[in-house]
Amino acid sequence: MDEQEIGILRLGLDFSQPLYEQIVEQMRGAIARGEIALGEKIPSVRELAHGLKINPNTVMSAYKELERDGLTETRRGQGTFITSAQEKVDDFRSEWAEQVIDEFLGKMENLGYTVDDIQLVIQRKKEDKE
Amino acid sequence: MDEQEIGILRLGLDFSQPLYEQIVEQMRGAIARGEIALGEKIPSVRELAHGLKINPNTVMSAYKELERDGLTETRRGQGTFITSAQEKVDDFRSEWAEQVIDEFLGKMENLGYTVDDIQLVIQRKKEDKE
Amino acid sequence: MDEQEIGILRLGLDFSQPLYEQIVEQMRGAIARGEIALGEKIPSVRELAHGLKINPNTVMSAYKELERDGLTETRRGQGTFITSAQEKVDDFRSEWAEQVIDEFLGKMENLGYTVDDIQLVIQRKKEDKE
Amino acid sequence: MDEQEIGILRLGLDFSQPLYEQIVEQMRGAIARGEIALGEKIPSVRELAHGLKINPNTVMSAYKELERDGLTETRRGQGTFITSAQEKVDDFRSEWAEQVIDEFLGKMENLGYTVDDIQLVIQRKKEDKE
DNA sequence: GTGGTCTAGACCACG
DNA sequence: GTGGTCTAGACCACA
Repeated sequence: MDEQEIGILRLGLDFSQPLYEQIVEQMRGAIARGEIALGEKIPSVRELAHGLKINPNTVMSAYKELERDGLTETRRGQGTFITSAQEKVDDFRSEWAEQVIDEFLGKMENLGYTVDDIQLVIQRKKEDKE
Repeated sequence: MDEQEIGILRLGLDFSQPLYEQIVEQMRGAIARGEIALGEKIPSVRELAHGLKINPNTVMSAYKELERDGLTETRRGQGTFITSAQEKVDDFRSEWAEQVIDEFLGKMENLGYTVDDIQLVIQRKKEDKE
Repeated sequence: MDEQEIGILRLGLDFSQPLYEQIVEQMRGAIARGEIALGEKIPSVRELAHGLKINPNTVMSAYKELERDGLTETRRGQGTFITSAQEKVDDFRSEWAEQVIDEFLGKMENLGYTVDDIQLVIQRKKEDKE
Repeated sequence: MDEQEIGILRLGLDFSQPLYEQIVEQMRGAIARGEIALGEKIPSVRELAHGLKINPNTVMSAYKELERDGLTETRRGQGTFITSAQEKVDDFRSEWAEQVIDEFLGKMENLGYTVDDIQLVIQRKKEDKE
């Protein structure tokens, strides 16, 4: 997991998942956590590709998906920017979380865990970390 | 309805996940929840493939993964059986849950949710259901 | 505008617009007009690419967009199929038309045409054809 | 609000269309609707670029297209002027409208709408506005 | 400089 | 066989 700093981002990629998806997820995270300010420019396709040592087309795929998500806006000849609408970011964050949670609960229930079991396990996880 | 069913398995119209994985997950769930008794024989590859109207190769992949998990045993000339060691089932269940939970927590933290946030959201989900 | 027949489709491409967009539009049209039945398989990426003498990646782009639109469903290892939900097709058709109409009315009003003017011109167009 | 305005031109935050085209369309509209008098001088490239806070090259492209349309004339040492031939404006307006209408009808027919359908939808749009 | 489209050709996972 | 990801490298439109 070679980590690279590109602009304000610190990205690391592995090979167990499509590269472009990893970029998308890490960007989504950085935006949702507010590490990139609204309206801010993100690295150009070429810049990021060079920094991560991957093909520009791969970065393009990632950037297009972010735009479809409504998280970025691309301005021809200028670059790619985070949306300036806080609302879009918030909507995306909660929808995305909802989806992740439902998938998780489904898998756990499939294994026979009740919601109470789940709460307990998470609680234990939390205490382990401390 | 295009849904196919055989024994405890039910395949619907979900193509977002590989078919063989869907079979694996349903089997894993049924075993973990004790719906299939230890030592019980499961359908042959050909039987299941025919029953679900899918390619035998697909069933084959699923059965191989279950065997790798240590949940089934193949007895030459007799067929495939659920392991008769309760211990193996329990180990698998907790390891698998651990993995699911870690993946979940990772995704949620990526979106900027703390463990407390997560506990809250799950609690609310639970109350919604009731 | 070399027209090629591929499966049930008759597609023709020019170079004044991105190739993948032309494929998307022609497919959308064929689906909206009901020329391809719901649930039907469309040509494989390679088949269509070969038929149109273009690169498979270009066809892939088009097919991905159709899937994002909810008009197709892709089944790994099997192919790409028109959605079997009539509702999705209808929704897409009316949303798409709405968008086309708004864009049109905007342009015409920009040129100083009133809605009545527009109705008249279209009427005349219609009579010309007959 | 990031909106920039100069004279009759107003540039908003629309990046779905090239900037230079937006300028061209607004100019065309203003001329066709008679909001700019025939023979009138329009701002110099530099003035407009500065007023709209955009790159002079962008304005340049727009002005070139207007001249190709026959709507403006460049007089050496004096600047750019709207054509003083009413005829040219009228010709342009009807040709342009023709083109817009044909494109629109093509798209709608692609979606399976008949001319009558289209008339109806536009009628409904009109009534909605009132 | 920016994003966007396209090709040629490789390799992978799935059924 | 199917779709999907990735690379290398070309060329275009826009600012």
